[in-house]
Amino acid sequence: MKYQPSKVENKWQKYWHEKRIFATNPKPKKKFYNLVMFAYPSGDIHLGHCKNYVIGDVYARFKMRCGYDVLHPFGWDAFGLPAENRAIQLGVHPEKSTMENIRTSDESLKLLGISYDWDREVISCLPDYYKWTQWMFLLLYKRGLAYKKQAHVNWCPGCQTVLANEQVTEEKCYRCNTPVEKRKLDQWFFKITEYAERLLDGLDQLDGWQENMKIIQRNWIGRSEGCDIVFKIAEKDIEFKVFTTRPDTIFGVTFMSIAPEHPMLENIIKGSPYETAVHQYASEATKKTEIERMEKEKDGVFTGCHVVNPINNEKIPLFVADYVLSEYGSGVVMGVPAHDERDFQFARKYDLPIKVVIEPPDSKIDVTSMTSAYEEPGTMVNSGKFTGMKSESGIKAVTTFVAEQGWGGPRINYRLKDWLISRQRYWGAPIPIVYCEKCGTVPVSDDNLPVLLPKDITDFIPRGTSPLGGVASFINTTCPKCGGKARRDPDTMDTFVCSSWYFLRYLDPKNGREFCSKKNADMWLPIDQYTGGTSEHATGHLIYFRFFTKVLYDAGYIPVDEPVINLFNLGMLMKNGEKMSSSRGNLVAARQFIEKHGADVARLTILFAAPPERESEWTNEGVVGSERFLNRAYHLVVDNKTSVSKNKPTKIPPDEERLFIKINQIIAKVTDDLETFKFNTAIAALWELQNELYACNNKSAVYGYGIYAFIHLLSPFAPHLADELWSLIDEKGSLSKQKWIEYDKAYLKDRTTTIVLQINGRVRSHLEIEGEINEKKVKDLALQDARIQHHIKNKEIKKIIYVPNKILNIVV
RNA sequence: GCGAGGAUGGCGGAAUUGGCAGACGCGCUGGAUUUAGGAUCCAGUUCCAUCACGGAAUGGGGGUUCAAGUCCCCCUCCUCGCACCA
Repeated sequence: MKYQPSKVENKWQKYWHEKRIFATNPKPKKKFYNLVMFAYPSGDIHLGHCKNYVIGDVYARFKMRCGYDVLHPFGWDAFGLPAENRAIQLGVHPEKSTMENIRTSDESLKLLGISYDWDREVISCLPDYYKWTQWMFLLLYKRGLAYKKQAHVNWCPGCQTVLANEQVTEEKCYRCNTPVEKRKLDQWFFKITEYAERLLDGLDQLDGWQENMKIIQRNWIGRSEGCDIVFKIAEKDIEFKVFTTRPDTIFGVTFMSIAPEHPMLENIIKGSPYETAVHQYASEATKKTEIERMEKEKDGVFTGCHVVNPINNEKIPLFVADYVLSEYGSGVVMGVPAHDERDFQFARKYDLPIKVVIEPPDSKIDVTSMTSAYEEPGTMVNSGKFTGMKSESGIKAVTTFVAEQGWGGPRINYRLKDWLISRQRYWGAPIPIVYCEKCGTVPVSDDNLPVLLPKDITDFIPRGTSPLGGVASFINTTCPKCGGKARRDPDTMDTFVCSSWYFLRYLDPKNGREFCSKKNADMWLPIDQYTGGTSEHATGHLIYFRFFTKVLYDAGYIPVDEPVINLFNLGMLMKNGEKMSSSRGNLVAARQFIEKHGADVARLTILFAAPPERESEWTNEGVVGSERFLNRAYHLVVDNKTSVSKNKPTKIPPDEERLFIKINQIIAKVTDDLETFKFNTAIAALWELQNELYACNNKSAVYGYGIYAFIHLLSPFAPHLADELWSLIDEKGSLSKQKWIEYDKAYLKDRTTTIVLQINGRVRSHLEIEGEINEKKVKDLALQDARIQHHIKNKEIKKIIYVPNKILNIVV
């Protein structure tokens, strides 16, 4: 008879729930915070989602079995574009669809048999939760880390909202792929740049993070060392700073370029005959997308003004040019055509002088014939008193000189931008700010939180300004300071704000007075293991929540300034070569699959397909194998129940030593693989044990112990069947509460060793050795070997290399 | 353009410090069982080779070494991240 999972799985899920097997110990002796990334509720869950949950679950269950008090919670990232777009698509209120989706998904997740402590479930769109999201906003505001400014920001015409820099990939919206535009808007920002250096330095301590992840974050933060230099406009009383990483090229500056969006541009061109031309150029540039600006030829327009280079008092023309980014450095660049490719192209186009001031080590640059800029370091020439210095020391010398003269000085610049958190959308946590005619911008006081998101709204379709702006009962309020008439901020917060602190709410999910008590934070932090997807989070969530952690640490609320010790990055689950997703129509619904094949089959198939960090393909062939494995596992136990021995055999007969060693090796292998997330090879080892036991004719105590060990080892991967088998051998309760099985160190090494006999590095024969043996004896035995003799016949032995207990290589 | 990762049988994938390449699974072949199909069990399965002796093989080319999937140099292709960053 074939194993029927549905009844068994049902039974055990009910048992786990009733006996509260996965309830968190509120007073952990040996805590382990095992976290998987919480999820967007978008319809029911599919197997792609399950990969995260299953992998997190295997690890949680293993840690439980190793004697840890594991905190393994789950929740929903329920606000934001994914949930709202879904609701709009279905034509229902976001709250309705979101809560329904959560209910459905929770049920499906429970069918998967994940060891979550459901009592701690967190849903970010509920007032109990977003009250604290708003509190976080106010904390940042009080600490000077939240501010409003007018800026050119990313605007998604599809989602009808602004987006953070982190939510734009290749100039497209991360949710709907629409090309983003730039708009000048008044928006709230979090000053993450103030933490740029600490976010960067902190990475060095994160030994439990993959190097690749740290590199991505380092690049994103984009630290560069350079020098600020102040330049004056010759015709007007205006000066501005320019950031450069190459102060050694300062004598080669032949023009200057300012970004079309630069706030000072207006003053510079006012009254100049070039005003109209500059205006026209600037407005055209602003209309272009960044891609268009990047791909077109470098061009610009003369502003009519000149700039004085302080180093040599040369007057050089100032252009407006759209290859200059207003958001980076100071929005103005010095044009050094000989040593910067963009400046070179620009200078050639407008016939501007090209001055060589850096010479390559062993050649000379000829200005008239050069076809591209020389950007490498070299030796400074035509550079006044700096002539002859190498670039590296020249950079330092010029910087020092500039500082001494009071023209500027060293400066570290970051590519990271402040985090734009306003969203012109309905489905989010309202920004707890009030605008009063008299008092200006006033924060809502902590005890007036939450600022509730109005529910009785029918028109939540995004139209470019927040739908909340039209809800009179929400928008009109009184000033917390003077009591006069005031208006609320109509925008809601980016959903990444909600997800920047959710891991703290799990620690104390029902606390009405604090987001989390200090006691619980001290007890559980940091997260010991964090598991989730990589690509979409490396430069988003995983930087944001490090930022929040540092802010909360500085404010004294939590004991750590890095949230996560070990980060595990999963590869995506694919189907037919594509990411499993509803938009691609290639998803396998978790519920349907489990109802047909069982949760353990789903779990095993996901785990065995590939190493967890690698992208893996969901295939029917994989399902077949898992089903076969579980069925064989079931029969192995059921058919041999009476042979099972629950204690480690004390006396191992010589002819069973090999099997006993194999059992111990496999326990060691599975234990090791579990610790290092090599779940695919752990399952391979289980197959091996199963095959070994099937091949066994003598149903001895060693054999019986092998079955007992097999049940133990199976439990993190296929917990339902494992618990069933556990009860079938007359054990009580769930295996989850049992201590992990240990191996016998005295039985890890094979009693016989195989020594490979090679001639010129090619395998020719083998030598089976029992016990210790010395080199001479191996050589003697090898030379007696018939096959070896055949190969060395008529040949001269030049050398014999012996690697103890491994290999003997004869060179002829 | 810059940065990171990858390429191993028909397929998914294994291979501490360089030390028997292909664990485990799928598929396939043969056998047993079965009314048949399916399921199950047993055996075989990198390729070439008169299935003997043997030879070739880890994207391609070179190198180091007694010995290279693993180390070094060059090249090709794929995936991902960043991308006018001054």
